[in-house]
Amino acid sequence: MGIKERKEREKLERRQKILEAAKKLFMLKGYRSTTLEDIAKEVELSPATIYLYFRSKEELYVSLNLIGLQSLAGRISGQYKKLSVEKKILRLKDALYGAFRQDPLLFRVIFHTQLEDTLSSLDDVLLDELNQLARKNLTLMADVFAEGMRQGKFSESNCMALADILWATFTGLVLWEEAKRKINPQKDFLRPTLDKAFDIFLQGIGKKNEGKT
Amino acid sequence: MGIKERKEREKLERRQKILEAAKKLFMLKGYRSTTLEDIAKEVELSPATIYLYFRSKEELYVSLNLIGLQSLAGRISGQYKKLSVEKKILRLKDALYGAFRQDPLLFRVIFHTQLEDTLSSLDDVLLDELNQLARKNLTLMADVFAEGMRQGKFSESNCMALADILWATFTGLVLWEEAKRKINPQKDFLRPTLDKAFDIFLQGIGKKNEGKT
Amino acid sequence: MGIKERKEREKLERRQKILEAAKKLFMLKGYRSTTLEDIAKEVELSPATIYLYFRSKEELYVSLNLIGLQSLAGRISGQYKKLSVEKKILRLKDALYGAFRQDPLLFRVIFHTQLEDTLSSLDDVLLDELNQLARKNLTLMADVFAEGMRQGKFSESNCMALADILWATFTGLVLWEEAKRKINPQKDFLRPTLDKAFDIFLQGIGKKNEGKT
Amino acid sequence: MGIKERKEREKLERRQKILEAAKKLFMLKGYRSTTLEDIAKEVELSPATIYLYFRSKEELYVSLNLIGLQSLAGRISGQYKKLSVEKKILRLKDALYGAFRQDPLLFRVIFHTQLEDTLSSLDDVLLDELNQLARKNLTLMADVFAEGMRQGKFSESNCMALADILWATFTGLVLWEEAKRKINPQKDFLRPTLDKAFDIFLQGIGKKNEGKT
DNA sequence: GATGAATGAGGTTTCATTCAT
DNA sequence: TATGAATGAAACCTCATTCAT
Repeated sequence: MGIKERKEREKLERRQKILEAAKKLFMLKGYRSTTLEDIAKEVELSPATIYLYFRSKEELYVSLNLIGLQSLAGRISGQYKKLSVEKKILRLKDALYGAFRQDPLLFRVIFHTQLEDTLSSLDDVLLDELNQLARKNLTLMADVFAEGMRQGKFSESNCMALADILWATFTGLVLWEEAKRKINPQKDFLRPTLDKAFDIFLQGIGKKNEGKT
Repeated sequence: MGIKERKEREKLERRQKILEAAKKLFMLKGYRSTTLEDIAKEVELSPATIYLYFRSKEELYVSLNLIGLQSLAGRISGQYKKLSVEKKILRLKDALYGAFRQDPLLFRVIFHTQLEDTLSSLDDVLLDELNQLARKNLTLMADVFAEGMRQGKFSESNCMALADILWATFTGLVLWEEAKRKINPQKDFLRPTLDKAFDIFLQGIGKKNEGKT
Repeated sequence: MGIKERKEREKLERRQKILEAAKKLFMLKGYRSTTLEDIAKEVELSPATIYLYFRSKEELYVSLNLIGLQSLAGRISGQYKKLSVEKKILRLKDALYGAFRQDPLLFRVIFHTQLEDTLSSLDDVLLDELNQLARKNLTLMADVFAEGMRQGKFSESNCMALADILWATFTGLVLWEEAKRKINPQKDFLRPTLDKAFDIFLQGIGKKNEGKT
Repeated sequence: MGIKERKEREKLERRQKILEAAKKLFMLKGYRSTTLEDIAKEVELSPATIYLYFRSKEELYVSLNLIGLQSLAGRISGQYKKLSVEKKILRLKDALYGAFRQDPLLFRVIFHTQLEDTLSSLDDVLLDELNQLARKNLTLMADVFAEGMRQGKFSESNCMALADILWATFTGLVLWEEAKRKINPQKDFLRPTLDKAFDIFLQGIGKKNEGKT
């Protein structure tokens, strides 16, 4: 039995390695520009071998997205029950930022997927799963806003919209700062800019005359 | 006499048509996934003909970006001298939104360019021009923030950072709402979400205890 | 009438210009690598115009060969009746060398024609003319050798073979020295090497024990 | 164990087959006119497969040259230590002629390379190797002449120049006789003409009044 | 399970040639 | 007469994918 399990584990590990390599390369060069040979070389396997683990390049790609979104969901839903909503939002920021720092590749992969659509011949099951995950992450964020409104701390408004806005701001910033870094590699302003953006956001969603007599 | 001019104009028009078609396709499928044959078919020319107007696929692509950024700069720098800074920022929103509505393709092209990397063998002049244009747009936005700070309306902070944040928020939102619409084509929440985002942003950058006694 | 003649002459001149340009380019880059557009640009005409003077690229190319060989024949058969055969051979050398110096391109064109054979769809008349001209040149050379033998100065042997050898030596040297100059452009040893080669040749075809008692 | 070796050998054999086919076609039609598809068809492989063995058409072409020059060097430097210089030169002739007969294609390939220019994007290492090999062949020949001069048998002169002349004569003759055979396929005078040429050359480089009282 | 070898399909680009003007 | 514009055909090359071993 132990043998079977070990085999199983080794197989999973190999799969993991492939995903890792693929992520790195997709992020570096985009989906189309990354060849299976590139990936194969990175994991020191042959291209043919990769087909033992993934049915196609596309499936490999989508798997990456799935995993990324899952991990993100894990971070976001991390247990911070007793905190004030403001603190929770700051934790959200840290969750997103942490996810990006630990895995900068993930977000590029997500962007790519949002942009490219020729993920044509794709397993419907996979696509569904993908969408649900994305929605889950947003809902987790929306919950925090809802709580804030219930507590009278945030102006009343559509909390899903707020989640969308926060998500968009974050991804937009990552994308944009990365783009700037491509031109000027020394300057990395993501963290401070992100801080600023969240400050603004937090103040922006607060009750308007908060503090008035 | 007029004949030469007409010819000239027709040539420009044809060039325009090609750009139009390319934009549409690039936006739909991304740079790599769009073939010259696709573009050629769209304008009902042969692929070879396109090479009479653009030296390479890449040049065609960059031209698109250039044009887009230029048009955007035009909109942003539109004359609104006497307005209050708050109004100016709302005008900014309208400029960006208007640009997107008139030319939804433009932003996707810009995103693609931010993501794709291998624009390798590119004319240096073109690349420079590209970067300068991007910078120009941001600076125009930053100027508004600077004015607001001088007037004591906005909290003191780095106005370029604010421009980055606004730009990132906008592009992020466009990207994200488009992505959602791909899944659920009926629902288009870009405008209200954008309004909300700008409201939050405006309130967020205001003096903190504005209104306090 | 004068007008008609002038037109005629102008047309010939234009043709000439095209040939000139084509020769230069064919020699520089070879037949296949030279495009009609290259040639057109060189004469400041449009490619389409060239088709008014030559039916195809190939015909243009062969015309060049014809002209070259004709001019060479002119030089070789130049009037040097009263000279000794040795002097005549030296004159031959000068004729060949002069032809090359005045028109280095010519020989490369000839070589190319000797090598390439896809001159497929070629007018038979042209091809015939081409061959006859080549033969004529050799015969002119052979005549000198025949004379030398009649005078008992040269060893008896097939004078056409001698002509072949001389021609081969000359073309081989030009080709080879040019090739070496491509690697080391400063060093041009064609003239001295050619002198040496002719010296050897002259001594080599002389009566063996010439001078013996 | 042997299995790996066999695979290795088979791969080399395939490479060999490709080279063979390419040589034949390049020689027949020149570099530019020969397409990879031609070559592929000749070896009954797909064009894509050829790229598994050679990185580009150009590399394939240069490999051919390398091999040719190497084999030639082998023949020329063949062991003939104890012979008189005259005999050595005759051996030279046989080496060259033998090389040509065994592999008539080789020389045409060499010529083509001497003529074509745009071997532009070529690995510098390869180009260097190419040039050194060419030089080596000539040096081997020059050594024989030097020996002859030391022995007082040949007139004093630059022995590298003599090598150039001999090489040029040989290549020129091969080129020329082949060209003539294209027109008149029955007649093949290469061997006798070559004999004659070497006779002349040998007599030509001898001491001038050799035999005089 | 792993892979070396092979390839079909397709991509970008070039170019000789035609034709309406 | 001259040409700008257009293109069909073909060239080189890439790559996801398969399959025998």
